[in-house]
Amino acid sequence: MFKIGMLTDYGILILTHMAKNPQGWSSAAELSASLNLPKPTVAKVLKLMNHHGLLDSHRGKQGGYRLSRSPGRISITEILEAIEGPLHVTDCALPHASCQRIIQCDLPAHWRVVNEVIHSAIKEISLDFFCQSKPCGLVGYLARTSPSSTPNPS
Amino acid sequence: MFKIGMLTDYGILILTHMAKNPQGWSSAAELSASLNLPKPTVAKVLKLMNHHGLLDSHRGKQGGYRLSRSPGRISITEILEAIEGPLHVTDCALPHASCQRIIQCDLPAHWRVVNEVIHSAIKEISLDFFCQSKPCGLVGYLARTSPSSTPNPS
DNA sequence: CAATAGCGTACAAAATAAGTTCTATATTAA
DNA sequence: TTAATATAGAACTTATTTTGTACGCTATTG
Repeated sequence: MFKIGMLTDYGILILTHMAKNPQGWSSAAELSASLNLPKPTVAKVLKLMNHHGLLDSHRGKQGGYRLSRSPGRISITEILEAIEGPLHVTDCALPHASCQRIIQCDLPAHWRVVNEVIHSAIKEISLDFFCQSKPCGLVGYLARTSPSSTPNPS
Repeated sequence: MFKIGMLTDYGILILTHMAKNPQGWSSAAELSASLNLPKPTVAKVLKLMNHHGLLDSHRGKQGGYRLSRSPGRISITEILEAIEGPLHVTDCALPHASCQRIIQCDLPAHWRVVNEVIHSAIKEISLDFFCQSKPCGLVGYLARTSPSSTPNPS
């Protein structure tokens, strides 16, 4: 349940690798070799992330991709949505939902709320959280990055 | 992304319907007729939820299912996990993860944290939230049910 | 003992995801 | 200007997951 796709997993792996030299351009071939991932798939993931504004791209010789922003300014919700599409638990939660159910129900509004809860919970987590060699735990992380939001993991 | 399955959607629909008469036994056939959903599928969903302790079952004539607890004591995380399996964003997040990746990475620990964030965010939402004809919004809902947790939807 | 209703397993069809391939276009260096 | 390199975009195949159904079995009631 809520399992992310393999492409998204690759995406995080690629982005954390690129975060190590934020200035230089990394090509799909380079990243594929460094991370032992299939080249065409890496290219596909890079393409998706570039299309959603997470990367800058440069064609031709010595070309490649580069983070468009610092890791601290890239939320994992953006990465997830770039690769897997918009974040919504049901089609009911979408504004233009065309529900096929015969009987009427008030679920759409409820799912919209659930949706928002999940979204607001993870939007504070950014790429640089994944760049830490050992995660410090959520409380410490969120305390440092955003003083407003305070979820409580048990 | 994070879209729940149709079976889970059915599950909520079924549970909210059952919550309307908490004492009586509802059969799969009855629920199927009332909600205009395919009978075998309703039976499957009921079976799953019963197996995870959300329902009491009774065989034979006049048998059927009944909520095992009051709607306020059934978290949507239980419903989700009953139907879609354990809540984890990657297999990395599982304790006995056998990662096939060639290069070593520290992602598992990070995903575990993300996992926990989502889990703790939605665990406070229970079935009776879905039983309200119009949801009041999250802040009001959580304020009434649990004074400790305070996410902030924008 | 017959009718009802859940229990468990297995299976076929449909939808989705993953990975690959091919052609086009842009950039650089010789 | 030309050859090499690298992204852009689309189409396609294969694999996996999800959905929906079917069937034989067991328990309960009247």
